[in-house]
Parts: sequence; structure tokens; C-alpha cells
Amino acid sequence: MERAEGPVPAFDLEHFLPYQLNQVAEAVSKAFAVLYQGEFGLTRTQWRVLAHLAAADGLTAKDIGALVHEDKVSISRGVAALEGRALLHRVRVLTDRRSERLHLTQTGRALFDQIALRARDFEADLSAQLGADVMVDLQVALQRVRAQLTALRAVQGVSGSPG
Amino acid sequence: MERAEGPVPAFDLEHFLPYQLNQVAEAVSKAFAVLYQGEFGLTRTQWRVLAHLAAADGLTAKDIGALVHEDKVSISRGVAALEGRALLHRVRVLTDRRSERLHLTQTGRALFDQIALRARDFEADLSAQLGADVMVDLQVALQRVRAQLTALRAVQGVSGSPG
DNA sequence: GCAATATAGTTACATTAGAAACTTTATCAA
DNA sequence: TTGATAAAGTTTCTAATGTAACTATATTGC
Repeated sequence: MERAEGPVPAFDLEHFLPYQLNQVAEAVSKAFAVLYQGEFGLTRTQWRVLAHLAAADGLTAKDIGALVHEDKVSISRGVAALEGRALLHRVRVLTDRRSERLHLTQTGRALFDQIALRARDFEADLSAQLGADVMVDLQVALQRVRAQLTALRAVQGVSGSPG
Repeated sequence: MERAEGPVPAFDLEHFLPYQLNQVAEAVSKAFAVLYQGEFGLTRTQWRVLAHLAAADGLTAKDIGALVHEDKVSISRGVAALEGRALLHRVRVLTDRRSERLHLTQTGRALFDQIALRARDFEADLSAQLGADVMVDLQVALQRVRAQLTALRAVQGVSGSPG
């Protein structure tokens, strides 16, 4: 009678939120990665950098890192790779020569536009497969969670002071 | 006038489902990983193997791989690591000596129980931080998506025949 | 039975991502 | 000024993950 049914309901991985989230995220990610990786030879980070620059030209590596919550090393590598393919170029910031603003080249913009078109198709297919209502519900739920996470970061993120 | 505002609404990564999913999944995963990695020295795969065996003793590596949609190499490594720490042991299947059933040891079960307790706390904290309703909505949405994905796999998974 | 093919799991190799250390520039305090 | 600390990016080293090749066992067709 050490582990009777009453007090401690058995832990079930399949119903554990982090696991559920990962399963769905990985399934969707993997399907989408076929696009930017397979067809356009970008890593996930490179794709993200490209997309963020397309939305807001002139961001710095640090800005992008903050947006995608990704390591600065990873961003640095992504930027270097994109620069190597002449998809972006860097401009040193005059007032702070440590950092550099990143700008898409014409080629970079064109590549992004191509992927963006396909991304829209991807989303439409997904919506068709999952059912539009299911997908919308998921997006709404995610949006709310993200808002909460952002709010929490705003509260907690202030800590971490050197003291 | 090549890209007028009307016909093609600008693609926005922040509202793109794969990205949203990943952001939330990674945030939650990272927080939870602190537990099994930091405190118990398990990788994510090892934790998953442990948890699945706890739910269904005697699964084979292949079974687990199918459950978590993870590569067999990764599972193999996870199993080896857990065996090295005497958290599970293997039993060759008599009727098919290529495969082996995996069983948690007492130590393995004890470790799992510890983590499971903490996992429940984690989920409770998360629920408190996000708001119970937000979290439930997310879980419901994810559940529906997973059901859809499973259904799709059942339909499409039949293909891939050698022809 | 036995050659051809498939499958469970492992090993070896290549790629990727993260952590710590380093370089250069900026800031802050004396 | 200049000496100490911080910040932006990069490089280096290490851990983790995936792909391809390999081992051992099963199955299938003849």
C-alpha cells in the first residue's frame, strides 16, 4: 500500500505540458525546416535573423538575440554565414564601434520574400490539415502565454544585478 | 509598385505559428530542463526514456523511439547512459534476440518518482504564473493538435513503402 | 537449407549548439 | 588622464544530435 491510487495520481509524460509543447513544436518545426534548410540552405537561426531583419532593417546582433531569446554566439554565427552569402552587410555604429547595424542586401531581401511566400503556403496547408479552428485556438493560446511570459520577464528580468 | 500593401500582407515572424510554438516550447523546456539536467544530471532524452519506462515497464528502445518520435541512435545512447547509472537493465527478448526489453531498477524508479514530484510542482508553478485558464486552454489546444497529427500520421504513415 | 533483404541496436563521422575565454571598444570613478 | 569594469562580438573548446555505415539476428523466397 505504499503508493495507493488516491493521494498521488501517477505522473504521465504524455499529459505533461513541456512534453506536449515540445512534441507539437518539433513536429511543426521539422516540417517547416524542410523549407528553409532543404530548399534554401539556411539554418534555423539564419532564417530567424533574416526574417527579423526583413521586418526591421538595421537591427544589431544583440537586438536580434534579445528578440529570439537565442545565444549571442549563435546569432554571431548566423550573421557571419548570411554575410558570407552576401545576404546582409554590416555597418559599424559610429557612436559605439563595438556593435554594427545589419542590413539585408537586395539578394537577402529577395531570398526572404521567396521564403515568406512559401511560409504562407505552409501555414495555409497546416491550417487545412489541422482544421482552421484548431489552429486558431492554438495561436490564441500561444499568444496569451507569450504575453504572460513577457510580463514575467519584465518583472523578474530586472534582477540579476551584480550585487 | 512592385510590392503594394494590398495584396501581400507583410510576413511577420512573430505571428508565424512555427515560431510562436518554438518560442513557448523553448521557454518552458529550458525552465524544466533545469530540473532533470541541473539537479539530476539527465539529458532530455534520458528523462524521456525514464518517464516512458515508468509508465510502461518493459518497452523496447524501438517502442520508446516511436513514442517520442526521436531517432533510434539518440534513444540507444540514452538507454546506455541510464544503464551505466544502473537506472535500468535490459532483458533480451527470447523470441527476437535483436531487441531487448527495458526495465527500471529500484534506483531508477526512485529517481523517477523524485523527478515526477518536482515536475508536478513545476506544472503547478507554471499554472500559477500563466494563469490556470491560459494554461488549460493551451493544453486543450495542444491536445487537439496532437490528435490531428496522430490521425494524419496514420493516414500518411502507411506510405514510404519500398516501391 | 541458403542467399537476399529487412530490422534492432551500436559505432563512427560530421554538424550544430552552448559555455567559457578572449578582443575591442565604452563607461565610470578616481 | 588612467585603471577597473562592462558590453558587443568572435573564437575555442566541449557536449549533444543527426546521418551513414556496421553487427547481429530475423524473415522471406527459392
